[in-house]
Formats: sequence, C-alpha cells, structure tokens
Amino acid sequence: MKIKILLVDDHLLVMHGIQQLLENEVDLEVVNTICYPALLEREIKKHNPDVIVMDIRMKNDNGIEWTRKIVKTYPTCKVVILSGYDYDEYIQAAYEAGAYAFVNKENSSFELANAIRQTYVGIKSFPTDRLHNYNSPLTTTELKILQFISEDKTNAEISNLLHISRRTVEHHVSSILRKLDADSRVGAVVKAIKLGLIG
Amino acid sequence: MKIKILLVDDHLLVMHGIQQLLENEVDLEVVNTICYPALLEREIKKHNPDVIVMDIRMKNDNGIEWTRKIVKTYPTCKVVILSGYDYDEYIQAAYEAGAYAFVNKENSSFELANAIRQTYVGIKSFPTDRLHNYNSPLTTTELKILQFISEDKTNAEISNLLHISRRTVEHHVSSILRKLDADSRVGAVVKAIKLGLIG
DNA sequence: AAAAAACATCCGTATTTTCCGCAAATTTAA
DNA sequence: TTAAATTTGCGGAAAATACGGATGTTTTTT
Repeated sequence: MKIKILLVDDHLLVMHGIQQLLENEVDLEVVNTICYPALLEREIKKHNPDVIVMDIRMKNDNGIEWTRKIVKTYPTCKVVILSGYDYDEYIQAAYEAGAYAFVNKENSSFELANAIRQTYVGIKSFPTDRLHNYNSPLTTTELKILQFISEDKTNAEISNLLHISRRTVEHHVSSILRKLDADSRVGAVVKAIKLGLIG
Repeated sequence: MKIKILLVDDHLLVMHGIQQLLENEVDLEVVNTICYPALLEREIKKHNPDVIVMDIRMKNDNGIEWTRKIVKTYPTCKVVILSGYDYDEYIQAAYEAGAYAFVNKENSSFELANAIRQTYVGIKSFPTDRLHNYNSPLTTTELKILQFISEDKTNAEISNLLHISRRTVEHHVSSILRKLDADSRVGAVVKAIKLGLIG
C-alpha cells in the first residue's frame, strides 16, 4: 500500500514538478494536486490522503492557517509544510500549527520523500534548535490592533477606529512588541505575517 | 535535434521538478541544472544551451541582472524568466533586460514548454498590454534598505551597515514610500512582502 | 560625443509618530 | 474571588517623516 499524498500549491509548475519527483518513488502516490486550499475539504473526503504537502505561502492563502484547520478537523491527515524561505518564524509557525515536518524548497526530492515517510509513521521532524517558543498568544484586541498596524494605520488612527484613547493603543502596541519579541511595529508585523497571525 | 535547456533556480526541489516536466517533452532536453547563477558561464561554455530558464529571484542573486550579462556576453543563449510573482514590474524588467519570455510559476508546464519553443525560434512572447504601466520600480539601494527595514533595523542602524549618512537613508526611505504608495515603513514592508520584493 | 535622465549622496528644520517606564481603574473570565 | 484583559493617564526620549535644497556620478538617450 502506497502512502497517499495530496499536493497543495498555487504554483502549478512547481506542484506538477514535485508530483513527478514524488511519483518516481515506489512507495509514494500523489492522489491529487490542487492549487486552492479551499478545495482541501473536498479532496480529503474524496481521497482520504495520508499526508498533505502544502506550500506555506499561496496567493490568497496561508498554509499555516489551513494546517490548523486540517489538524483540528481531519487529524488523520498529517501535514508537511513546504517553503521557499528558511525562516525560524516559519518553522515555528508550522510546528505550532501541528504540522509534522518543514521542508525547504532548496532541499532535494530525497529529503521531501523522507519527510513524507517519517510523517506517515507519525514521526515529527523539526530542527528543535530553531524553535524559539514565542509562547505568548496575542489577545483579541492585540490581534485587532496588529491587523490595523499592518494596514499602515498610525496609533492615532487606530484609536479613532476602535474608539479608545491613543494611550490605550500605545499600551497594546507595547504588549504586542513584548510578546512577539520585536523591537518595533515593523518587526512585529513581519513576524506576525511569518507566523500566520495576520494575512 | 532537441532544444538544449539550462535550468537555473536555487530551489532544488522546484528545479528538478521542472526538469522532469520538461523531459516529458520529446523535443526538449535539459542539459544541466544549476542552483547558482555564478556557474552560468562555465555551463554555457560547456553545453552551449539554446535556452536558459532562470528564476527571477534567487537567494543571493537577481535573475534580471544575470540576464543582462548573458544577453551581452552570450547572445546565442536566449533567456526565459521564471517567476513566482505575476508582477508588472518584473515583466517589464525581464523584457528590458533582453529576456525572450516571462513565465509565471502558476502556469502549467505546457505554457513553459511553449515559451521555450517560441524562444528557440527567436520569437519573444510578452503580454504587451502589461509593459506600459511601469510605475517606478525600486533601485538596488532602495531594495537593500527595504530589506533592512523588514529586518526591524532603524534608519541609524542601516546608515551604519551601509556606511552612508542617516540623511541618505531617510531620503531612500521616502523614495521607497513614494514608489510603493505607502504611508510609513510598515506599509512599505507589508506591500513589499505581498509583492514578493522581499522575503 | 554631448545632452538628458536617473541615481546616490549629503545637509537643515519642523512636525509627527513611536516607544518606554510608571501607575491605576474597570471589565471580563476562570 | 483571584487572575487576566482592557482601559486610561503622564512625561519624555528616540525615531520617523515631510518640507525644503545641493552636488557628483552613472546610465541612457540622442
């Protein structure tokens, strides 16, 4: 019995290429390829894949967010995150979302295939030395404010939008910076995007 | 006689996948794959490829700059630019650098293969309607500074890193804001990430 | 080869925005 | 009822941004 794989990537060229590479392996089978994570549910029900290999950054989607949904709703489907960027934040985000592995696109198909096999037997493979534990989840208000920051709003504008004082906004911003271990709102936003906290 | 192709992409997984896809075509032959454009000259001399398929954004390299060099030094090698981002500025840049085609990674291998064939016979294929709206791309320095901004550096820090005055950095930042139509460095970074200008 | 355009570099002044440290009241949730 | 979250305030330092203007270099165009 082959390991059933579902590929998710908005780059057709990349996805079909990886499909070819994986199908060179006798123990792996790509049951389908989709370029929109919105089709995930349908495909999971249809094929019941063992492993879902998903890109972390897609045009209008975030692989991390979809991983969270899959882990919650279809825990038998294990997720391997693919990424073109080798960032600690991405690795951390994938780990926390419940993925089983993080594979950089710079790696060879050999390593992807191995990550899939490890995942299939339930072994998570993450470089533990690169997991930082940003274990301070943001509160609802903080997330809301972070979202506004990413939309290029000033603290004064945010205070108007949320009908709270500028001081309050500043306080929340401070909390956000502390929790995300960022030195400024720029760093916070970049980190949050990488962590999949905001779009 | 098959069309001789040289692949250049720092993402092994992607490159080897595309290699497989292209080798399904009877008239195409991938003579080699390299993940550093620095190896281009050697490979060109060795294989004299007809078409070079190169990623536009690589880890420490810029596909556009390398295209310019190839066009100037080895005009018999025609370049097809691959990109994960369907961005007018990229298309324009590829065109002006002298590439023969711009293929988005969202396209199928069919389209890449066709672009290669068109290129081989000397036909440039660019979406002409997208070559007009050229709204000031960022210069190399601006991109470098934008990258530092995204790494949470202050203008003073950037000035030290680049050995230029803080005023100069400030000037570049305002140019970046103007060109990206952002109100602050946060907005610029968010936009740049979405546009794929920076990691 | 000359002219024009774009780029990178520097400076001053003024204003706005951000961020920090401190303290504390009110609401909400466990 | 503790605990956490949310809220507001003050003062002040640091950073960023906007508005000027200026010079030399590189690149492109003519």
